[in-house]
Amino acid sequence: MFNQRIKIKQLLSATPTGTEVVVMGWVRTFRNNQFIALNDGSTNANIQIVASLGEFEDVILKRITTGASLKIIGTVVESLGKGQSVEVKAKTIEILGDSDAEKFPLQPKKHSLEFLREKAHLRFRTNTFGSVFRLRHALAFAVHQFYNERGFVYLHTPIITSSDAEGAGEMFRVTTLPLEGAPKNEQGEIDYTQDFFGKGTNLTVSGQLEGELGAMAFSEIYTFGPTFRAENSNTTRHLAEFWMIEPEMAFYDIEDNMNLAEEFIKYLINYALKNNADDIDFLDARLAEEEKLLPTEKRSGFGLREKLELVVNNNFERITYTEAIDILLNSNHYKKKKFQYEVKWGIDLQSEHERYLVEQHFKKPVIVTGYPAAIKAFYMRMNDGCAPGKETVAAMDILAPGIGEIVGGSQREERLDKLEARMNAMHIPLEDMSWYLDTRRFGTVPHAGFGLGFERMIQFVTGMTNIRDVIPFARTPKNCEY
RNA sequence: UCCUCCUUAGCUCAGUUGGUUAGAGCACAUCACUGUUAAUGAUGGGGUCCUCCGUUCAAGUCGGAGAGGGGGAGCCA
Repeated sequence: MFNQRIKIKQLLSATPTGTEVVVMGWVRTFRNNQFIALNDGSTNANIQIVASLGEFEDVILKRITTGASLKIIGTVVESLGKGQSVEVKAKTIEILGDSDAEKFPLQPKKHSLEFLREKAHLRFRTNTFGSVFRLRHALAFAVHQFYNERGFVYLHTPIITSSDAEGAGEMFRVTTLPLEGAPKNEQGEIDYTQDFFGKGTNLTVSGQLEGELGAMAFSEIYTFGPTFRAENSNTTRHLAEFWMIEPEMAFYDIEDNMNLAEEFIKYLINYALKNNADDIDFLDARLAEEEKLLPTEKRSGFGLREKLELVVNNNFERITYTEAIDILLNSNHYKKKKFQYEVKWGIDLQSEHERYLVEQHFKKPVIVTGYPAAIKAFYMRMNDGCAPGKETVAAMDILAPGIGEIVGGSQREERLDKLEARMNAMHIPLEDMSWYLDTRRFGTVPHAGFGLGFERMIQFVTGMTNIRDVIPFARTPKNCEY
């Protein structure tokens, strides 16, 4: 058997001195021709391997270079040095894979995130990305645990869809038809009846509509999968391929929905704080270093851990859209004409408005409800008793400091007549959506749901400012490497 | 897509009013040293100054176009 090794995380936490161990990993640094800092990705901490002088051949020592992979057999001993409590005194050193020191791009020094983004296949071997992607894993696991504990069914909604009414953005076309000389129908349009599915298909922009079908049988479901948007968005918080969690619950109104979303976000953060304390502390320290380089007015004034604990230990602020507009209109910021965009009832809140509410006014996550119907999707439930011209829907957005919108959700319109009226008004063909409308025809119930952008959640927990740094291989406009 | 900034050694960057052979730190190689903590010391190699066009006696430096990247905006999660 080849693999009888001990992982470095376990070795450092619970192995008595005197134990003989097998350790494998990649060389981070090799100091003084004697001390190897070895890392296996289980933790950012390295194990120091001691290759005592004179015990190993020069030809072996020469091959211990940054990035090389090693198999070490040795004994755990108390360290004579100061940087670590234990180290491994090597008996044998086997080079598993060489790494040409002249060509290996990662050096034992600080690299820019932009440079590492271009080396996405190797950046996992850095401390920063080690912490980020261990946290990504932990959060994904916590998502399933949270919903499983509450009896939700994990529903796999399709990635290829023929529905183009999801209404969430530009879609990627899926086809087997040739780009050149695609078959045309009598009207001269591309003849999708000859395509693989016999109709035009796209990559999904949301699993919500299918999720609702599941909720109408299992009561509570969630989806967690990749989602695709062909928007030409070049920002630090948009990806063309991203992961989204979309719970959908029967017998929930908008308030139940908000409660679940808040509980969910806090659960994820708590899970990370508890299970990945080392990674959060590492990123916290890293962020503190970055902050020092910023001018005073641009500093957040919060440490990462401090920010996360603040979120977990306080209730999210809950306000209506109308109250949000009033707060903005009464702000000094508005009176000094510092908003670039107009503020009045009916506008969609701009980034600057959301930032003001979250970062200046409340200084914590904010849930905004009751948006104007005119700026929201067809499936959101019309609020009763609105003044004419001021119709609102039971929508809710959760805004997070530094990220902006992290959750978007609503109570869904369960009343068939109202839903059809809304779809007609928005020119959505009812016949294409009869499968969706069936849920309202046969045993409709009040229900609600939301979508949480997984990468934005990871951004919030890791403090990484660019979304491209929290997904292993980012897909963005003009960029699809690997 | 719009606004804005950037592109010089493997990395991070400096480069004067346009001037002759383009620099530093780190990395890398060789040697020395040996309980180091991104080891240290000495020596050395390493450049399509993003690309193209233009202005000029002369362009890393000035102008135009293009490509790539960062930040911001819109769209949203």
